[in-house]
Amino acid sequence: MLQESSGQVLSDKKEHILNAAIELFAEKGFEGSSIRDLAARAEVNVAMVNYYFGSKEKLFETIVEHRATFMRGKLDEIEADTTLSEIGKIDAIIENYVAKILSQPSFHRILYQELLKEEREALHENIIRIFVQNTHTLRNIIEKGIRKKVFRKVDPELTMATLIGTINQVMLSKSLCVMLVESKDNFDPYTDDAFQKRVIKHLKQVMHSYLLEQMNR
Amino acid sequence: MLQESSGQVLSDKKEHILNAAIELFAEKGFEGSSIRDLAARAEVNVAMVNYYFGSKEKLFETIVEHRATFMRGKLDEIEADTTLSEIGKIDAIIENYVAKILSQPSFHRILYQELLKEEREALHENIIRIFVQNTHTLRNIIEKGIRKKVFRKVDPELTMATLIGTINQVMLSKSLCVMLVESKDNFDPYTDDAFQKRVIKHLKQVMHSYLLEQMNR
Amino acid sequence: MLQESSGQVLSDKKEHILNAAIELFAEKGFEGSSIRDLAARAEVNVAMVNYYFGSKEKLFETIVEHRATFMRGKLDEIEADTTLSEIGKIDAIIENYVAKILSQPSFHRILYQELLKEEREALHENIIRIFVQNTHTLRNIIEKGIRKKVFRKVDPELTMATLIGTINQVMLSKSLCVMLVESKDNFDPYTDDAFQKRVIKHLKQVMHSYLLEQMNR
Amino acid sequence: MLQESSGQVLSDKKEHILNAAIELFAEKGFEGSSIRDLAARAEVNVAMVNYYFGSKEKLFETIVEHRATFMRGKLDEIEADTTLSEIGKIDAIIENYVAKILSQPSFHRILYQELLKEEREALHENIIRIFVQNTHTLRNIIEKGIRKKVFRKVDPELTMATLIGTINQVMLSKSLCVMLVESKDNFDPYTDDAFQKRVIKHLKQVMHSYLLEQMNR
DNA sequence: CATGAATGAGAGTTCATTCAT
DNA sequence: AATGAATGAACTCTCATTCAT
Repeated sequence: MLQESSGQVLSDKKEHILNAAIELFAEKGFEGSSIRDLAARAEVNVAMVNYYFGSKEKLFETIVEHRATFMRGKLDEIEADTTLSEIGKIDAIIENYVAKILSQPSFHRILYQELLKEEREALHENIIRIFVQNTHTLRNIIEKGIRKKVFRKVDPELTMATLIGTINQVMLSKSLCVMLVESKDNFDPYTDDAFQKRVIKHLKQVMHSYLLEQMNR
Repeated sequence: MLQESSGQVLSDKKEHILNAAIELFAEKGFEGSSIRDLAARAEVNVAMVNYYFGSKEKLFETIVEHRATFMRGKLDEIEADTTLSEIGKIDAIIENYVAKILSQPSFHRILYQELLKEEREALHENIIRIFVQNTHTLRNIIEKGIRKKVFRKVDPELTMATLIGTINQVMLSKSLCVMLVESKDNFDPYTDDAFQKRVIKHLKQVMHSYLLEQMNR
Repeated sequence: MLQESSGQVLSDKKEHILNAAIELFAEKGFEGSSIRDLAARAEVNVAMVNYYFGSKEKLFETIVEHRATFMRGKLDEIEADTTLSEIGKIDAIIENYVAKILSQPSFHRILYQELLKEEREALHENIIRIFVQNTHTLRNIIEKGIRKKVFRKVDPELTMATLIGTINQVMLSKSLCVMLVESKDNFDPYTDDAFQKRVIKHLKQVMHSYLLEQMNR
Repeated sequence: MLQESSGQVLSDKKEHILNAAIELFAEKGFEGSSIRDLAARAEVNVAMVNYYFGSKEKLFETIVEHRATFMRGKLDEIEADTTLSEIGKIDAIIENYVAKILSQPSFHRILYQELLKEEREALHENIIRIFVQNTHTLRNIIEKGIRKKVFRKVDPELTMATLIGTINQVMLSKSLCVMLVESKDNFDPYTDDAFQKRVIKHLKQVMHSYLLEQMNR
């Protein structure tokens, strides 16, 4: 889940290369993708990547930085929204997370491939920082719910892990997803509205039943 | 082949290279690891990998085939165990899954890196097949619980996603995990007993509250 | 063309690029210098070099042609000067050579780098032609001195080699020169008047003692 | 002037590449020579250079280190030789220097191309250090001669410059050399015995007339 | 059985140059 | 007249793999 880095506008060609790179890296991984592959896919000269981004590595950083203000603004907004109850905030987060991640499956896949490795420390830590911040926001909400006695005394960090982890599991592999939900072959779950609603519904049910005291249900 | 290979015994040296490769691939990814890196780490000759495994790619397949029994036998056993209630089976699955995955963090990481890509189709599908089979087993248990009216009418596939996804999220990055649970720097959550129990407890709570009708709690 | 070009006036911008190029080529060599380096140093557009000079190679030729008048006129003038004795002409040549070369250390360095290679045949031969002509002039002077019996029967070509070679040796490397004359670090021998006089004095002494019969001293 | 780095024996193939590289670098300069050129000339695979030397730069360093113990041992030996007079030591140095340099014209050319640039600081300083040491030895000899009043009060550093500079001037360009001594085209001065003797004779005469007090001649 | 030497292919990157504006 | 964008060619270097021993 990301926010577009507001304001900054990239040239059409740069943006075009960036999008091609996101797709390619998602499919083959960063090391598995060659600049020549990328140039061919984006239909540009091999020298363009270095011309625009300086290096393959910097292209990668640009991708992450350009897209990865991971939910930050939205999360803060939800947390600060006084019209929402605690469980309402959880619901809002679920809706936003699911929508955001499903809308950028390739970028999401890149991010998680990176997280699974232990290379490129600087980038790695940048991504982690975003996760940690998001987790803290969620924890605040949950702890407030606990103090208000509308939530049970749950494990905030692992609750976050359950929430994101469920979505990630669905995003792992399109073909896995397709097989699991037993739909027809050319079905694309990530762009399917019904599937998105199904995931949201499931997550809300899980969270409601887990978080809420009996009386509140 | 993915489900069964525990019978085959590899020579010590092969096993040694295999273990070094698992670590290396987990850290740097398959394409990010060079055979020279691997040879250096395993302290063997660079020609050994091709000598023993034929190629780098085949080494990778060997890793998956050799280790990816992945719960299969245990799951069937749990499903067939008539002394366990449905929720008892879910608990058993959680305990086994968590223990299994936490005991092989590197191998687990390799598997998920591979799933996130869309390369090496044959291998990809092998891994998916295991996941699908496991999901089917879990679905059987859940659907039986639903028929028996001890479980609510939940979404079996996404319930599986929640279960595995929660663990995966914890496994994503050791440093992320360390930061989330706010432990000291040299703490290794994957080998820590208390942490394993914490994950198991959380998952059980989530599953209990989600699956069980009110009366059953 | 190597002997004469002082009449031609280059535009300010061309001259500016030329000067930057001389410095850069002296520091890094022709192949070691990139047009982007040059453009950055001269603070002009990368396309300017090709725009003004046609190519990097032609820029190099322009440098040589534009600066390599190299003593020609002065040498002829000295040779023709009837007011000077033979040894007086040698002295005049030494004074002019030393002053000329020390005033253009970068250009000088470029010229010798080029001479040391066996590439760019045309340019190479142009440079050689100048040297040969200069040597012939010197030989004329020396042979006249020998005929007049004021000079010993010396080797004219190698005498020229000694004269120019001594100066070159000093010009080889500024840091070498600084270390040899054991001066302080920020001392620039090439612009130092005392150093120039020291070189001139040494060369005159060497030439006097070598050329002159005992009686003439 | 160099001494073979005694003791260390390189493999035939390494030595073969090294020799090809010396020739090539001498002709085209370091940056002007490509690894493909070198591989073609040495008739080896392009990967061999990196296999044996690590990199093109390290190959260059190896060349210098392997050959460039610039006269050191011989100079010390000559300085310490009590059977030689001061002027006898100068003569011995001239003979050795000329022979040594003329025997390795390509390597010599590489060394001076490097000195003329201001790049590769470490290597540059290494070469300079050798020059400085040699100069110091020569200075010791000259100063001893001055103290003994067999030499005039000359400028030791510049005397060294004259000695080496004369040889260098001859080594600058084979074609220049050929034209200067007006020999036929296919004449190779560097391997010609008569030419070597001519250079030695000239240098001895120059040094004798410059260094020696009148009475000593 | 095991390995150091060797290699062709392809990697990322830089280059001098061109061209539309 | 002057330039930023773009490019094909060539660069150094690393790769997985092979092979003679």
